[in-house]
Amino acid sequence: MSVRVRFAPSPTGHLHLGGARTALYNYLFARAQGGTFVLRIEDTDAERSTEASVQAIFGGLRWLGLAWDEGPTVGGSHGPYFQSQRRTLYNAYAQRLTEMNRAYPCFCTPEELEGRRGEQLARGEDPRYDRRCRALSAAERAARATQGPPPALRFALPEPQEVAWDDIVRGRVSFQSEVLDDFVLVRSDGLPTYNFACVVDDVEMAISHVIRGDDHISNTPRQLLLFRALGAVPPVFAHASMILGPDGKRLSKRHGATSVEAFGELGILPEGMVNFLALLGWALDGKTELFTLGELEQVFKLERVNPNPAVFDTQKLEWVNAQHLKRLDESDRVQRVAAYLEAHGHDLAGRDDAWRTAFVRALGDRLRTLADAADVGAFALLDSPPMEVEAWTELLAKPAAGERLSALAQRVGGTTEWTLDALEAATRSLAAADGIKAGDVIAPARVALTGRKAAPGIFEVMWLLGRGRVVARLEAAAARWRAESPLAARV
RNA sequence: GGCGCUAUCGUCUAGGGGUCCAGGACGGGUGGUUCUCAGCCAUCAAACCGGGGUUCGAAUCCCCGUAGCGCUACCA
Repeated sequence: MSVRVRFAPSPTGHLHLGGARTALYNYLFARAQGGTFVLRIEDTDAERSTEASVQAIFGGLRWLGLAWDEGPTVGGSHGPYFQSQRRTLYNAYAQRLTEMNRAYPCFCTPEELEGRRGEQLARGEDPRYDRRCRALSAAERAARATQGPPPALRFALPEPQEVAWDDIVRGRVSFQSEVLDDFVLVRSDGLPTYNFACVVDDVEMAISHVIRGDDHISNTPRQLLLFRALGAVPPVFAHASMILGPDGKRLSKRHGATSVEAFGELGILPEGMVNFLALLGWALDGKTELFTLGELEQVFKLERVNPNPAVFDTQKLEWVNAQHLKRLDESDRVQRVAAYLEAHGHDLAGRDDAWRTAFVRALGDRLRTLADAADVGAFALLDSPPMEVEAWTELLAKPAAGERLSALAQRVGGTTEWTLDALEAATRSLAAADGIKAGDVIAPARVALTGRKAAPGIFEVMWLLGRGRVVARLEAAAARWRAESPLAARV
């Protein structure tokens, strides 16, 4: 039997982390098994489904690199892949179930149902549909069908039985069918409900394995009963756990960025996101942490998916991301940093490849995310980077700092060549001439040139800024020091 | 409330009866290294939810409890 899996999101928002991980696990399982990864859009809830969400889901999956083999935009032999376009199919199945007496029309209105539910609750009973429409005779059904609003179609629950399955991640899971009720298959507006459409499509699309979040585990007995009623072999199920926020609650907007595209905006690489998501609930051996998508495709095993809910940890995400950033080829890294900066308000049009490469090299391993480039590289990106108060205060307290900055401006401004070596030689020779450590001239220079106490290597900083800006910033700082420092010689 | 799922360091996890006084990673502490930072190296602290069983022996199996989460819709 060929492996066919599906990722079946409902387009009611962005591709969130939980969905992304579910998609990833489906994709990896399909690739590892040489199977087919199907994308199906579950847009039966016309109220909440939007075209923008559909696009956001496509975008998120593409960004992660999870190409689907069948589905919207790529087609396939089991389409259409939007549930909203499969109405006739659902109708046919509904018809079949009705003829088999496994489904019946229900004329109860939502208000009536609500009222009865309230009464049951008040009596301390579990709210379950009382099946009053199931007892209607054919004549009564025909009569009521001509008057009033159209009925919904309910599933006629079979006699009490155990409904169980062997879940790949959880082992055997079992329910008693009595806890269920005659749930709705087709709403009065003619649209199928989730459980019905899902089963029909999984049958029609020949899905072999259903990999999804464990919020669906209590839907599984309903779906299993439907597969049985249809005489279809159910797929194998694998329920991965939820992703929780730091507070242990199910991840939601309250926890900040939760859509994959938002993480892209934050400067997370798709490679980092994929790696991190894979690790959230799955481990190869408990030791190996870094994987590319391609590597995951080789080693992923559903059996190794962990059933406990995982708490999303931004720190670890950033660490994983940093590792992938480091592993990028230099040209690739330069390209991505530049693209990120250009997309986020920094104009690099005037900088050539040599400068861009030097810039990224200077930033070195200081980046955990692409966004860090804007911060760490602010000294070069901004015309006048902000001066940190603490850094300046310390500089003011440094004896002779003003003089040294001026002297450095002169030396550096006068180098014949603008190279890292020349810059270093000029700086060190000044320190030697003054009989002080190189660090004592570098520290003030760093503050003058970057506005901070911590920055990339000082010679790289100088080179990137260029002679004009270096001299100007050094002299500006020197002048300000003379004006503000109590240590400055007053004339 | 009912039903279900889950339960190892703060976090992600390894571990499927002895080799575990529980291993790895993130984060944190300390020391080293370079002009600072980052990085790198070394090093430290940090966990088997509680209680009963089963067994010669349990983190590993069973039961109960507790906690967290999920579902309980003509949402998905």
